[in-house]
Amino acid sequence: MPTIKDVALECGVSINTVSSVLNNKKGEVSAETSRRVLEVVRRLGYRPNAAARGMTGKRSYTIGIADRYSTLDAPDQYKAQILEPLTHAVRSAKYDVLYYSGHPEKIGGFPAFLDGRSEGLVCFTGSIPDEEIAAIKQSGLPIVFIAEPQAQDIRQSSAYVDVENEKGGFLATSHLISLGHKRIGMIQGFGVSGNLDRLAGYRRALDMAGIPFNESLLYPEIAWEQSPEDAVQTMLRQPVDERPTAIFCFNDVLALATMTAAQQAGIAVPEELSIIGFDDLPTAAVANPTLTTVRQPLSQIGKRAVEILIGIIEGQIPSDYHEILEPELVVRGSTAVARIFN
Amino acid sequence: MPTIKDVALECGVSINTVSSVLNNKKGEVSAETSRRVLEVVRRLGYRPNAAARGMTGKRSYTIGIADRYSTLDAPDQYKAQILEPLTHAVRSAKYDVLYYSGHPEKIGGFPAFLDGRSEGLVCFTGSIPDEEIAAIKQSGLPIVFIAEPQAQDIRQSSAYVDVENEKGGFLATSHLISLGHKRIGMIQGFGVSGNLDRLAGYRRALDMAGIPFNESLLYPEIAWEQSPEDAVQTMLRQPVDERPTAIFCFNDVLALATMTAAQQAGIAVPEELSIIGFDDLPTAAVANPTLTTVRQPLSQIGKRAVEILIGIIEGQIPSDYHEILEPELVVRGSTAVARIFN
DNA sequence: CTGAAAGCGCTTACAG
DNA sequence: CTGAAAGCGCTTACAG
Repeated sequence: MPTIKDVALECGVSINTVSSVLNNKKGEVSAETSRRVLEVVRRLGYRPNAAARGMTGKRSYTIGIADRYSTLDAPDQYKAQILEPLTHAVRSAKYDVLYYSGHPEKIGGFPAFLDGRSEGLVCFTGSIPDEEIAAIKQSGLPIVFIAEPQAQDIRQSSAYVDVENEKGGFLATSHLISLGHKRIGMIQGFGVSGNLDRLAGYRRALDMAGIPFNESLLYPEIAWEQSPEDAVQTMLRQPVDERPTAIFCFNDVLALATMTAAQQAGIAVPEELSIIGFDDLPTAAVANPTLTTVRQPLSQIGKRAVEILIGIIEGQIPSDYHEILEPELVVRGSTAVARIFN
Repeated sequence: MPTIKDVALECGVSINTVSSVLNNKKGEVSAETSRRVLEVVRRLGYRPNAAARGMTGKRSYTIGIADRYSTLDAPDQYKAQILEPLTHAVRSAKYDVLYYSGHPEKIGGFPAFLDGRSEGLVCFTGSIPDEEIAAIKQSGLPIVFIAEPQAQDIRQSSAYVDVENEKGGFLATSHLISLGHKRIGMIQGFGVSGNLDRLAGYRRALDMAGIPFNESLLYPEIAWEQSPEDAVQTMLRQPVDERPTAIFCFNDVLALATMTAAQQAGIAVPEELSIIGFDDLPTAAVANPTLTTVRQPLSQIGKRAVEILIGIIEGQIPSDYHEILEPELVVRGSTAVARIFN
C-alpha cells in the first residue's frame, strides 16, 4: 500500500502539502498543486492509513458493539433482531460499525472494547460481566447500554435503552389472570435487573387481582436451561391442585422450550397449560401453537441506541440519558381460558 | 485513557518492559517485574491502543465487510441472511468484524475499505462499482467476493463464493416447463455476471424442451424496480396468446413485487400466472401465496466466505479459490399447472 | 502558499 | 533481565 511519502515524492512536494490537500485545508494549498496531488493520489490508489490518523487524534467515526463471545453462541434471535436495525442506523449516520468478537483471551483480561478504535460503544448489558462494565464506564468512553445495567450507581449515571419491564410483567400476568388462571407460575431470569422488574410486574398483577403470591410457583431459569424436560417434569410432579395452570416465562426462548417439553410430556398447550413469553422473537409467530408473548420493540431499541450514542458523542445528548419503550401484549395461540380445577 | 507511559512510570520501569510483559515475551522479563506490571495495568485499566499497535505491524484480527452504502438502503433480507452467519463465523474465529458504512463522500473518492484497519475483506460484489473492485484487488489485500465479479480477469484471479447460477436458472425454468408452460417470461437482473448465468440456464431449459427462445418475453429489471405495477400492466397488455403464462424472476424481491402487482391487476397467481423467484428469502415462505423459488444457501455462503478469507489471510488457501454451492428448487404455492391456452 | 520538526502510542531490534 | 533509540504513517502548529 502506498503511503503519504510515496505520494509526496511522486509529486515533488512535502508530505504536509499532501496532508493539507487531503484534509481540505482551504486556502492553504494552491489550486494547481492540489490538483496535481489529487491526481497522483488517484493514480497510486493511495488511502490514508486509519491507524496513523487515529494516532493524531483524528475522528474514526466508528461505533463499537460490545458483546461477549461465547463458544456456546447459538444463533441468537434477540440480538439479531436488534443488530440489524442498529447496523443500519450506524451506516445511515455514515459511521462504521466495529463488532468486537469480545473474546476474553485476546489481551490480558481487559475488554478489547477499550482499544481506542471506537468513538463510542453499544453494550449488550446481559452478556458483559459486571467488572467489565465497570471498567468500560470508568474509561469515560461514550456508551449506551441495551437493557439497563444491574448496579444502581452505573445505571443512574449511564445512558440506556430498555423496555418497561415491570409493565411487561404486569401485562403478561394480567392476561393470564383475565383468562381465569389463579395458579400462575413464573420462570425467572437472572443477571439483568430488568428480570427483577418483570417479576415485580408479575407480583403487582397478582396483588391487584387479590391472588396471594406463592413462592413455590417461582422457577429459576437455570434448571430450565440445562434441561427443560426435567424442569417441566418436576413442575408437573406437583399435585394437580398445586401445580400452575399457566406460566409466564421471562423470555421467548425459554417459553418455547417449555412448550416443547410440556408437549413431549403429554401436556396440551394451551388446553392444560397456558404459556406466555417475553420478547416476541420471529419464531414466536410460527411456533405450534403460536406463542402469546409480550413484545419488545427490538428494532426500535437497536435504532434508538445508535441515535442516542451518536448524540452523546456529538455532545447533544447527556451521557445519562435513558429511554424506556413500551411493551405490548401479543395474544396468540399458547394461552387459553383456564379449564383445570382451580 | 492511560497509556503505556503511565504504566511504566507507575511501575518505575521503562515502556519496553511493559510492552514485553503485555506481549508475552517469555524469559525476557523477570516473574516479579511481570507481576508488578500486570498489577498496575489492571489497576489503571490500561488497554494497548489498537491504532498504535497497528502502526508497528501488529495484526489487528479484523475482517472488513465491503458494502456500498446507499440512502435508499431499505432493509435487505438477502444481505441480512448472509451477514448473520458471516458475523457469527468471524467471531467464532476470534476476529473482529468491521462493517464499513461505505459512504463514498468520506475521503476523496477512495474506498475506505483500504484504510488499513482490516486484514481482509468480504466484498458484496453487486453493490460495489467495478472501478472500486479493481482498486481493492490491486491493493493486494486478501479478499473474498460474495457472488462472482463481473470482469473476467478479476474473477479468475479472485476468491469468491457463489451459487451455481446457471443451474439455478435451469431448475426454475424446467420446473415451469414441467407444469406445462410454454410461454415463459424472465425478468432479468443486471450488474452481476451471475444474472447472465441465470439467463443462460433459462435458455438451456427452453432448448432442451424444444421451446424456441423468444426475446420479447425477456423483461429488464429496471422497469420493474421503478414501478412493478406499470411493468405488469405492460406485460399483460400483450395479446393473451403472446403474453407469458409463467415468469421466472431473477430474485425473490422482484418476484414478490410482481406477484403483488399482478394480484392488484386482477390476475390470479398461480391460476393465471405462475411466478418463481430466486434466493428463498424468509419472506418467500410467508407470502400469499407462498413463493416457489430457487434456494441459495445464503447462510452457508456467509459462513464459507469467512472461512475462506481467514484461510487466505493465514496462508492456507490460495487467493483465487472459488466455491460454487448448489441451488435447490423449492416448490410452493405461486406456481401451478398451465391452464391458459398455449 | 510550502516545508522542517515534533509528537501521537506502541513495538522491535540492539546495547548493556 | 532491563533501558535508550528508531520508526510505523499521519497531522498539526510553526517558520519561512
